[in-house]
Amino acid sequence: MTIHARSLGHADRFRAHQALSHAILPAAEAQPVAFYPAGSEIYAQGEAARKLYQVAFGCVRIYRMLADGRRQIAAFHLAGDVFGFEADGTHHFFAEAVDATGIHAWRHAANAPESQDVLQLALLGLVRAQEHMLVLGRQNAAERVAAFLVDMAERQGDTRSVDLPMSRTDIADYLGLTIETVSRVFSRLKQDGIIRLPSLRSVEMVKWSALRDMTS
Amino acid sequence: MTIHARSLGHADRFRAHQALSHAILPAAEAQPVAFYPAGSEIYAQGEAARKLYQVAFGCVRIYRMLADGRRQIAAFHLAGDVFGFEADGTHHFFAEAVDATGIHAWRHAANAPESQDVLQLALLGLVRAQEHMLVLGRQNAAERVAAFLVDMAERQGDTRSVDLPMSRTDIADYLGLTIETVSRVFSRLKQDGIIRLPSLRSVEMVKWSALRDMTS
DNA sequence: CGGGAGATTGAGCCCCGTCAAAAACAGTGG
DNA sequence: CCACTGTTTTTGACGGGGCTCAATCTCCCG
Repeated sequence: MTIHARSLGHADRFRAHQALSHAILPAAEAQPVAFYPAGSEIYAQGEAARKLYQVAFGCVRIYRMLADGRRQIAAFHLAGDVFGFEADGTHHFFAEAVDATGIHAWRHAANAPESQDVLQLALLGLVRAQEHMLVLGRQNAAERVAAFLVDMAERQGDTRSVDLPMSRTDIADYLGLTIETVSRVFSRLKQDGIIRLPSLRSVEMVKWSALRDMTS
Repeated sequence: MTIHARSLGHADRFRAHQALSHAILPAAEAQPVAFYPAGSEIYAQGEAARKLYQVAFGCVRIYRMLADGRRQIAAFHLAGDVFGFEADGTHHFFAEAVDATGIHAWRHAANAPESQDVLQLALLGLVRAQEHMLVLGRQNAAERVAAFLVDMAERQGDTRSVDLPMSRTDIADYLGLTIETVSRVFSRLKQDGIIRLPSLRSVEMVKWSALRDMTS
């Protein structure tokens, strides 16, 4: 078995996403920006889904919980990202502001002219989700953290440094690890001179290619 | 933090999916059924995506590989399931027939009348993908296998027995485990009287509720 | 400076992966 | 129907990566 072609890079997907986001921004910009303080709920699992959301600034986490408290964050949404569409009019996940976040929201008319764009965004989300499955199912702790940093960096358009709006706990719950393991990998990468940690929430990527290579 | 509402059960989602599938079946039925023998490729990662596919009979695996051969199956598609839509006209995954499989295929007109249905199917796929993240990121081996059996049973509409078109290797690559671990969990469930194994590819669920409870 | 939340580091253990062998199964041809 | 062969699955022994529990440290804000 041979891999017939390389996949789209994260950066490519980011550009595609940006283009799409901008395509539907005009409609969104007519809407006011609602402010959500860090940790506040945007919607809950089980709620009726009537709106589409677009992040103006800040960061949103989409997650789900098991009965005993285990949590899996399915996605982080950054400025420009659109989220909140549902097939059956019911939210299947929770959405919360990670930090101080501004959000455009508008009612989702089922057959609105922008539904083509919504389809594109949904399909992009599907690819993202399925790619994250590869990380969760088949990569070890170091590879997961590297994939996360690479993804965040490319989404922020800067391969030299990233700032992380989320806590170590959030990162762990996104990567299917514990906060201790995430912390240990960060320490290891720092010790190996691959990254530097100017502060808790920002990462300098000294050896970008080493990080990229870890993601296979 | 409290969970505000229970999610849609797998069975509910199955019915929703069936309804949607049937909605677009008329268009599909005008198309011939192409036959794919077990293991044959339907499309490859990197290929141009021009068609939509619907499983007539059999089973399809959607997967991706790491450079060193690790594989993650993102989804299994059974009779009625629609797959193959892509945001940017390029396949990001491989699709292969798991067993002898028949497939309807038709060109995907970007603004065809059925695009509303395609959006619904895409959104359903997104929910499925994100729910599978919870399994991959936060559940142990026994919980993963239980979740798999419950899901397959509900999709097949029979909570007393399931037949599995796929090998243990496929199951392992779907659940992010090794085939040895999958095999051990099957043996354990059998030993505990929760399931019986009339043959390699069929499972009788003696204690359905026990299985359901394991999935939390 | 003091208090508290979040992050780091350490020690020990367990689940699951790895390696290896045996068993069950599926074809194939006689 | 059975013997033969290759593949898939099962089972066992063992080791390691990541989780758990716990202590320490760092960074904020008063």
